[in-house]
Amino acid sequence: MGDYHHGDLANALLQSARVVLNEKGIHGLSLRACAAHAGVSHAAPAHHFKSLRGLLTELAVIAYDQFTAALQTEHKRVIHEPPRSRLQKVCQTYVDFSIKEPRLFELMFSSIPLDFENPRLKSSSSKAYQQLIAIVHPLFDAKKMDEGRREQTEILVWSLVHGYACLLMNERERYGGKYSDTSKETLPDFGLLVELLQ
Amino acid sequence: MGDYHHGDLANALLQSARVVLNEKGIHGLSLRACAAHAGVSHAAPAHHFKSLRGLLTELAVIAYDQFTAALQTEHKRVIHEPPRSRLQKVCQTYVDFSIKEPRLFELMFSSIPLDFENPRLKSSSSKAYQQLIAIVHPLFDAKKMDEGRREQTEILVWSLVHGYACLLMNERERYGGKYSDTSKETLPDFGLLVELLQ
DNA sequence: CCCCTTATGTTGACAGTGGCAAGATATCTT
DNA sequence: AAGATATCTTGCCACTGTCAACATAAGGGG
Repeated sequence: MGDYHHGDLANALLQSARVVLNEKGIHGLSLRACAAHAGVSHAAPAHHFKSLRGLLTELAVIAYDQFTAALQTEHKRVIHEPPRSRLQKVCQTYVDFSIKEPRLFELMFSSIPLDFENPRLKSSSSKAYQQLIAIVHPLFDAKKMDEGRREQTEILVWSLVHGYACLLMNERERYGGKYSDTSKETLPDFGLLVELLQ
Repeated sequence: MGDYHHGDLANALLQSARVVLNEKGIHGLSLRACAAHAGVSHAAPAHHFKSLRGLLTELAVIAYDQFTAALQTEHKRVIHEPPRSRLQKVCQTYVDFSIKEPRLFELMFSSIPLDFENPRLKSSSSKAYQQLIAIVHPLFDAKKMDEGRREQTEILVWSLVHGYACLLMNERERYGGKYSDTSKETLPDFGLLVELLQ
């Protein structure tokens, strides 16, 4: 069995990790399971990732990049629509990602301890945020707002879509098996909030 | 050593669990650590909770009850203010709870597998939601909305405050040690969203 | 070409975990 | 008083992450 020198075990382990993640969930993902799936011994990952935390961190980098790419693609697709419509659709993409890749979404935003000192993770995660507020920015054009209020407003929009995605996923994880309420997969129009609050 | 028949080991274990939870975090909480903290053997909890999942579930019940009580108390305190002001303040209480009891908040809304078939957990968690939409309800009075749009709007409000609490906690967990941005502890006025979207 | 260094993978061990079974002890019931 | 039951302990198993020691392969300089 002396299959030494796999060639690109680091990436193979990350791919295996994605498979195991989708099969067993985050709390079922183990370093040894990834190693077994990749066909190597249980201690092999240690040479490519400092620890389980290290592997999860690198997997989170992939998740953030894929997430950012999804937002960016949709942004380009609707670039010629009015700003308000763009915002709604990109936010819908945010929610869609949490539905299509629930495990990756969990990995990014759950309380599982990752290495947030890792420069790659710092970069990838901040890009996702920048991508989102890039959609909000054009909506400020006609408004008179100082920088502080703009930032607060950006965070509110982010909170809105992120909270919706989180609550939807909680509901899916908890009662998902019984009934799938596909009507909730589309983010309600933000105009409802304006109607309520003004 | 024969300290058989503790008397109320179930509650003692739940109290120990709260201590361990606040010390070690959710992912550091172990059944054996709770048992040790309560001064009993490692297998004692099994007679009161079916498993670790069972103990966490009961702890989540406590968390939801305390959470609901906090919302309710604030609701009563501001009962004579205008509906919009009430909403903002109760939502602030929502965020405050996530700051004061971050571990309990995590326990309620994280992806850690709980037993959501448990009738106590079902009851306690639904009460928390009912408490929140009770604040939103008066705002509908002057609006003409069908039931479907009302429910969607409730969910949007919930998403907004929940998302803000989650993002704030993520930031605290990740970069919390370095700088504590206390300005973000107050939920921005929802009017900012109206200003942006209308 | 050979040898030495380095990178990569394996094996074995250790402490920690949840969970189960069997035994010990205290309380309850009759 | 005595058997039944609830409660707690001890011991064990499989599994986990992590470390150390060893084995193998690749690369580099004489």
